[in-house]
Amino acid sequence: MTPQRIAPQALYQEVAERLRQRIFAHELPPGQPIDELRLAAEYGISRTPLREALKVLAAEGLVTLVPRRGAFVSQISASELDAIFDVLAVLEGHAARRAAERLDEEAAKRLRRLHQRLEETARAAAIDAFFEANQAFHAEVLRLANNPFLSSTIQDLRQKIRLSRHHSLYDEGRLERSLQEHRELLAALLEGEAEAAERCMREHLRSGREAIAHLRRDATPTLDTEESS
Amino acid sequence: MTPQRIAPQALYQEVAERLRQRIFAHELPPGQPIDELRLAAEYGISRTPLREALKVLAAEGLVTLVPRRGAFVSQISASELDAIFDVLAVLEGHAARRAAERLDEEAAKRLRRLHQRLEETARAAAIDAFFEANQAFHAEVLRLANNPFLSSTIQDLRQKIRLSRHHSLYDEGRLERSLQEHRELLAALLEGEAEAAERCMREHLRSGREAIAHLRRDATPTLDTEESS
DNA sequence: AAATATAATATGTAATCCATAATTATGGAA
DNA sequence: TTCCATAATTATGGATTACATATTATATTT
Repeated sequence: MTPQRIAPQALYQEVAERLRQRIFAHELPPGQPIDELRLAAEYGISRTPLREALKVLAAEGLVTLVPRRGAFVSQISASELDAIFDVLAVLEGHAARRAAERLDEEAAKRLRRLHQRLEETARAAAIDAFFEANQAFHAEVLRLANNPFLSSTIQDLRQKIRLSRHHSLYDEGRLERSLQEHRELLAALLEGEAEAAERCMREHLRSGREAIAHLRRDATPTLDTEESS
Repeated sequence: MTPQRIAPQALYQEVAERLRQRIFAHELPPGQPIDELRLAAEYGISRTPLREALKVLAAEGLVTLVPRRGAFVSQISASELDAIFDVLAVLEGHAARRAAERLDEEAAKRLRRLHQRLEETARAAAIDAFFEANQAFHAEVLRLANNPFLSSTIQDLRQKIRLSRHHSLYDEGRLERSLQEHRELLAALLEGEAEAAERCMREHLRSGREAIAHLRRDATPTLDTEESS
């Protein structure tokens, strides 16, 4: 009956991963309603694990659960993006400050190596690799800040904009701009200039927000979920 | 069979509320393991709604879910408190800054009225009422900051320390100290001095953190969840 | 007495069932 | 013919039950 799945992870997690991929591939576009019965039938499972999966994705911000109306692929409005980036800039800025305060030799070495990856992937115009390297660098800054609650809060917010953020590096010139900002940030961190590091990080975030805005102007005229009422 | 519960809200929500009360009343003390079968039997329900309730409480930070080991009433260590307050100070400070920037006549009036409650309840030494009034004032600042993500992020973090925070106002002199800090904060807000408002709010949070620390020295010698390994 | 194996217990997961709200279709009246 | 009301259908939300698996406790053997 069930050929694969010998020592399976939880079914709902498997389903969540499949849906995640379909959402990121825009096979399920933002705003798309998700028909539980149809999907469950398609996957040959009952509704329970599917609903569990949807709850997980809702917690990640990928889908939105509307009571009695069902699940929809999340859609983020421009104003919501602004609001999230406003908070993220403050938090990541704070992380950079703390990181600069706590920097030691080991950490400096790690940051230099991670930054090196950025330089290399940027020179090769390897966008996906640059994206990865960028993630790693920011993760190291968070690690340095040494505050698990700061980290998890930032992670939660990042997750919400992940869908929007993913393609912004393909924007003309964004990669070079990001690299330059990283150079300045790295310099401030290595010098232990907490104030400057915070400022650089905030600016970096602001710049990232604008890259997305720029993208959207080209792509889609209006994206807002219904906010009128 | 089921006497009350005519048009009930979700059973798991009802259960979550009951557990919440028992936790806040310390009837279920921090660290206490939660026996699903026993509790389900006690409430006369199946495990499913109980487990749903536990998931909700886990998201709120009131209980901790350990895989394959079960649920425990959350216990927050001193260092975790520090970490949370560090983030909260940054976020609430930012909220105060934005609030000061966006202040108008209506808002000023509301803030004055809310602060008036603080003055009155403090004079009457009505600690619970002061606690309520304090919550309302901070909520208004958040409302003014006009960023739903900032609000919800702060709410999430507050929830985690709610258990610790609740009794700190009973500490000798804490109420007066808090009131004085609020006076300065209000002044900064009403003058639209964003910088000062942020500074006051951060200081207010730092002070709140210390009040808890002070309490703990009296009450419990060591509270840390196992962090050694 | 210690270690390993086995039994008992509790948790994690999923399928089925039932209740309720929302949507759609149908019929009647203006 | 069109609009509104009501009924029927459909989909979602919630909960009991059942089953698989990991952990813990106990007993037996070395």
